[in-house]
Order: sequence, then C-alpha cells, then structure tokens
Amino acid sequence: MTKTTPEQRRGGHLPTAEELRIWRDFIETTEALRSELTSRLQTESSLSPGDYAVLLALSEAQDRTMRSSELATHIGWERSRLSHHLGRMERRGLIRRQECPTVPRGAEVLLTPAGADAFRRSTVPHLRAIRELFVDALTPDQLRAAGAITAALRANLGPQHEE
Amino acid sequence: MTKTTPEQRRGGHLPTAEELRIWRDFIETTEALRSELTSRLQTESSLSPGDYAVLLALSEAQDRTMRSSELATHIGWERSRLSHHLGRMERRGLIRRQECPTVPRGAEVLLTPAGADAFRRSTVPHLRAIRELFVDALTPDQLRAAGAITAALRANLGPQHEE
DNA sequence: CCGGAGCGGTTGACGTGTCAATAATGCTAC
DNA sequence: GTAGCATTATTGACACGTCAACCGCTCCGG
Repeated sequence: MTKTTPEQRRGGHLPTAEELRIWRDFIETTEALRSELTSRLQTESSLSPGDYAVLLALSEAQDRTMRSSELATHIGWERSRLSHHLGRMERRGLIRRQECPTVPRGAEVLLTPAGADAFRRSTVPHLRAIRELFVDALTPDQLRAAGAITAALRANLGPQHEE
Repeated sequence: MTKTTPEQRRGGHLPTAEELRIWRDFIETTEALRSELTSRLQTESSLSPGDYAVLLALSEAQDRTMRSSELATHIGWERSRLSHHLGRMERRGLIRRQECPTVPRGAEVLLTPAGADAFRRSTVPHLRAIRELFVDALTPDQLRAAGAITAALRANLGPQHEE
C-alpha cells in the first residue's frame, strides 16, 4: 500500500476521509483509555492521575521530599498547576509543605505517611490496569509498532515536547 | 522478538519496565498531540475542541438545529456536560437555545450565523493541522498500524466505549 | 544605598469536566 | 384522578488546567 493517494497526497493538503476516520478513532480511543484508567484509579485508591504522579515522584525522592520547582520540572508541570494541585493534596493530608531553609523563597514538599500509604496501595492495581487495558490488548508486534508511532509523532511535534 | 518475557508474561502480572516505558511515552505523546492541536485551534479560531464538536454536529444537522439530547448522543457527551458547554457557547453568541414545540421538556439548539462563520473559518486550518501533526508524521504502514492498534484497544475496552 | 531585573511560588479568574440533586413534563397503573 | 416513574434538561458543588498578575526575596549596576 505505497500508492494509496486517493487525491494525490503530496501537496500539503487536507486529510482524506479514511485518514480522518483513523484520526478520530485514534483520538477518541486514547481518550476513552485514559478515562477508564482514571476512573479505576479513582475508585480503587481515591487518587487522580495528578495525585499519582506527585506521589510517585515524592516516593522516589531522597527523604520523600522535593523542592517544589524541582518537582514541577520532574513531572513536567507548570509551577502554577503544581501549586494548585499541592494545595488540594495538602487539604487531604497526602503531602505537607514547609519553608526551605537553604533556598530563599523556596518551598519543600514532603510526603506524609498517609500519602505514602495511599500511593503504596494504589500502585499494584494501577499497574495491573495498565497491563490489562494496554499491554495485553496488543500483540507484541503491535506494542512495538505503538512505540514506533509514538516516536514518530513526538519527533514531528517539535523539540518542546521531547520530554 | 516473540520470546521477550523477562518475567514470564503469562499469568496476568505486572508490566515490565520496557512495557511501562512504551505506555508512558504513548500516553504522554497523545496528550501532547491533543494539546498542540487544541492550542492551534484556539489561536486560529478562538474555539475549543468542544466548541468544534458542537459546531460540526450542528453544521451538518437539518436546519442547523438539533435537539439537545440528540446532540449529546451524537457527539458522545453527558447531557450535563453539554448543558454547561451550551451555556458558555450561548454567552458567546455561537448558538441559541429555544423550547422545542413537539417534545415535552425538550430544547432545540440552533447554530447562529456567527457560529456558522466561526466554524467555517476554523475547518481548513484544523484539518491541515491534523494532517501535519498526525497523518504526515506517519508512514502509510504506520498509519494502518495505528488503525489496527486503535481497534484492538477499543475492543479490549468493552462495549460501552464502542462508539 | 537604591532601583530594577529575575527567580520561586502563590493567587484569582475563568473554561472545562463529573457527579449528584433538582425541576418540569408526560405516561402508566391503580 | 392521582401516585409513582421515566425522560429531558438544568443547576450547584467541586476537581482540574491555563493564563496573567502578584509577592517576597536576592542580587547586580549605578
């Protein structure tokens, strides 16, 4: 199928109906996948994907503590987004914030025992869900193809989305 | 690579490090893709993806009018979500709502000229962006593979996500 | 010394999404 | 008829994200 070109695909023009169908299915399915995973995480652990990302980073950090902006870069969030999210997580007792002694105006985020517990309880079911809904849904070939497609899309997306 | 199985993959267990890496790249890249497309649509047309979906459905509807719950099923939204969104779109003059004469308690949503205009102006750039960021980033083989992967994921996701 | 640039973090406003509760209306069963 | 009951839409409360403005602090140049 190296000569599909229903309307001469060279020329920077519009997607064909078939290409558009693939696109729509693709974007809708990834959305459904994310939403199913989110919902399982929520009902099993009362955690959102955002909570999970923060707790994962803190769990792996030295002293279960990280500077706020360090954390932000690590998980790829804007500082403002993180600040809002930490506020909500602090209200629920998952993390605490305290002034950083060494850095002027710096804030340290630290995992509470409750936060560590919640994270520990959530990991295995979450990983199992990833396996069930993604890994096991695909053949080994498809899984490798997914990796290649991902890489191609990301390369095409520009350097700002690299990491 | 038909015998990877670093920890005997049969048995419904956890994803391997490699599988997890593919998963993370996959989900992050689709997210980056969606966000880039959203941002282009926004700057070019001052429309959100939600606006686009609603306007598209109404443009194709008889009399540019649709019953609210019909519209909701058509684009796959909960009625509540649609109601909120229509409120915002109505404030911006993109659509209007009026009581439906035939159906009890029913509401008709209709496209305003301003809404039709905004949609018309947005379509070509949006489709071009889809082509540039998705279709043209992949080889024909990869595009077909993406379709197959999508289908496999969706099938595995259960009937409630079929459409 | 002081005035402004820059960094780190927070805040507010607002769009967006979900969930549960609430109308408003017709239908059905007694 | 009238007491439920389903259907249709809306509403309110809240979580989440982005953007722009702000605040406190250091540091550097005059």
